[in-house]
Amino acid sequence: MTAPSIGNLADLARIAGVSTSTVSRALADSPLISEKTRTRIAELAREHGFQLNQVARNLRLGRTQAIAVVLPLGDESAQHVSDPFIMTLLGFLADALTERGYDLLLTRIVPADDKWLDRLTISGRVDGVIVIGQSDQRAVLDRTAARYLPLVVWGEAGIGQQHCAIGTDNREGGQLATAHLLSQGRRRIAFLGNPAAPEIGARHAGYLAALADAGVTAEPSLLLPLQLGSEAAFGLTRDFLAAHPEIDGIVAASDVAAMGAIRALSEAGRAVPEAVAVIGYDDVPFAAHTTPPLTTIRQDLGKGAELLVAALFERMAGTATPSVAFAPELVLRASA
Amino acid sequence: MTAPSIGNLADLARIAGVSTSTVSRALADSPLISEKTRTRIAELAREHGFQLNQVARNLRLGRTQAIAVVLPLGDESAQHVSDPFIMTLLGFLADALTERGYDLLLTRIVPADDKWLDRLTISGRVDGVIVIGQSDQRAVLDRTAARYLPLVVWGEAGIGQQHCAIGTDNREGGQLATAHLLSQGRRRIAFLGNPAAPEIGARHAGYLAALADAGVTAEPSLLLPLQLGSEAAFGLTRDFLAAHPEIDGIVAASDVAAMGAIRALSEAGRAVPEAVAVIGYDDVPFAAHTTPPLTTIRQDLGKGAELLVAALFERMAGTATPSVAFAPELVLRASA
DNA sequence: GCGTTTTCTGCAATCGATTGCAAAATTGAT
DNA sequence: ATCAATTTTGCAATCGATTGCAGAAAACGC
Repeated sequence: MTAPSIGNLADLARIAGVSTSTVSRALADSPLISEKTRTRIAELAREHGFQLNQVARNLRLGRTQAIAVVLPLGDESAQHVSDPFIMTLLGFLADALTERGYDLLLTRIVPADDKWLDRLTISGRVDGVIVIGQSDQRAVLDRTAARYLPLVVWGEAGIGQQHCAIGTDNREGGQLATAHLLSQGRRRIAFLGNPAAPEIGARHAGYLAALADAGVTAEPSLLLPLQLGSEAAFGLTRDFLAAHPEIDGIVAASDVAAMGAIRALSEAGRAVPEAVAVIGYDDVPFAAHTTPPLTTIRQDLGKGAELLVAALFERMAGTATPSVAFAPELVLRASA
Repeated sequence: MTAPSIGNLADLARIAGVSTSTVSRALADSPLISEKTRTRIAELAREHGFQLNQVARNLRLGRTQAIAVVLPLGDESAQHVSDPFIMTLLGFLADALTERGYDLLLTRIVPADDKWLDRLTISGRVDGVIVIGQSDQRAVLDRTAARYLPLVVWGEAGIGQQHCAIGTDNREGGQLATAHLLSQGRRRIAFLGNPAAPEIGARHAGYLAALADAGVTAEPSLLLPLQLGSEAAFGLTRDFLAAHPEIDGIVAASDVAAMGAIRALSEAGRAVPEAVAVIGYDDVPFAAHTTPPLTTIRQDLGKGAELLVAALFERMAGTATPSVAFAPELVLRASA
């Protein structure tokens, strides 16, 4: 049985018969404290189940030891709650931050005005901010970045952009995906996704580039503008197939979208990949378990999280870091 | 252009030419402050983009205004990072807490010793704790609950259990799922999941009960003990099919598992649902988008999150709340 | 105009830690 | 035993807010 737990450092000091300074130093392993008292105090602390009050400690030290991770639920879909891609990244971020002794404050925001980010940065609740996805908030991000250094964003590194964005090279990813379908002899390739979103726009650009490289004329009518995070891929693809039965490949902007497309194809009696090849994007955990398993473009989120956190800590230390776009990777499975 | 921002309440007081007490009260809308100075100070605060330091405020008020949400990565799978089920619940929790003005501290823990929960509760960093999933940590949860009131757990409400658990009635869910297959005339029904985990054990009990009700003899060999959160459902099912080609139904312990099973069936040339019906569990977001779409047992996580948070706040206010098991729901789609 | 209420504002203690500086205790040399 | 050098400990200020209590200012009555 452990003794009743103790409220604060002063209580412990009283029990130990020393001053609070001594206790504080002992617990911090300060060399100013003799080996003997240090172990004695450590012993007492353990015995009474004492832990420092982190709030007080952080106030004194002028830090919070916490990082905000923000999911802005912009324009499109106040409901991509469950996008497995985002959630996987979140898991990796939690690990990376925990490893460095930081707490992760999860914040979901529906940007009503353009002050949501300011409120967070000056609240003093966190030492830094990671925003997942630029959504339609690039202006806000740029403005805040000019004034608040410890801010990094998962997303597309656009030209002239003021904030530090880290992500995969979406253009290259789109190109990889499309080139793979082309290499299989596919020629009527649709793009499933809305290029208005920054990341998707870049993937679409890659798609166009690959077609051009192969000497295939891009057909604007083969674009299916699916809202990001929407679950409408199935319906969209089904209707599209009626109008364009000639397609033999689909480049989807996400694995979730690819899944919807596969179901639509399957119900229309078009075999995947024999009749129509489908390639996804992200390589989310379930991508390996669809029927057929998804060929897709992998974004290494473990690496992404590591880069985000590393950049953030550099920024917390005072150095502005550049944006990073690292290479995505083609994962071959059965759908294309 | 806004004026340069101001560090603390004292600065603002100096600018306003009043004491910090007055500023503090004005910002808190205290009736002790005259209308005139109150608006004047509010104006100044806005103008200078001033916000109270939450850390200091919380220290003074003896609270943190933050709730820890813990994902214990127990025995099985240090890798259910991405389980869409957990992540969906997390999203709802974030909303429910934000709504009440609380921050959500996300913590992933691999329970190495039996102190992980104590460390959290006495660190003073949070006002309450929500643990997602009991994993193999029921003893720790019970012990902590005896001493620390503001703790609620998503999971199975077992008998004699000391902590407050909230979740769906897993036994009923297992029974619903199995009864549905039986009602279609299926008789050789396998169970895919590991009954050793509390929730799955209850679902398995429901499965057995439904079989008994229908007068069907339960066949122990039809149990596929899949680790929770594992991605081995595909391989397990494939191997199982070779040994038991006679089965005509599978009750899966999760949608992720069901998806793996469907792929295995599909590759073995057994049509779903014609030859073998498959029913999932959870109704995760992608369940509607598999091929074929999953018939499954829905756990209403929006409601679950609401119940968790409501119970937690009651407990923070001092009243012990009972465990809750609410009813799951059969969702009919195409796989069974 | 003067005393009494009522309204408004400020002083100073407090939350629970950390840390510079000075004082006390210990050690060592002679 | 004495004094200097060194080690160990404690005092008190500080981080940025909140709040009980007392004092100043304004309003009121006669």
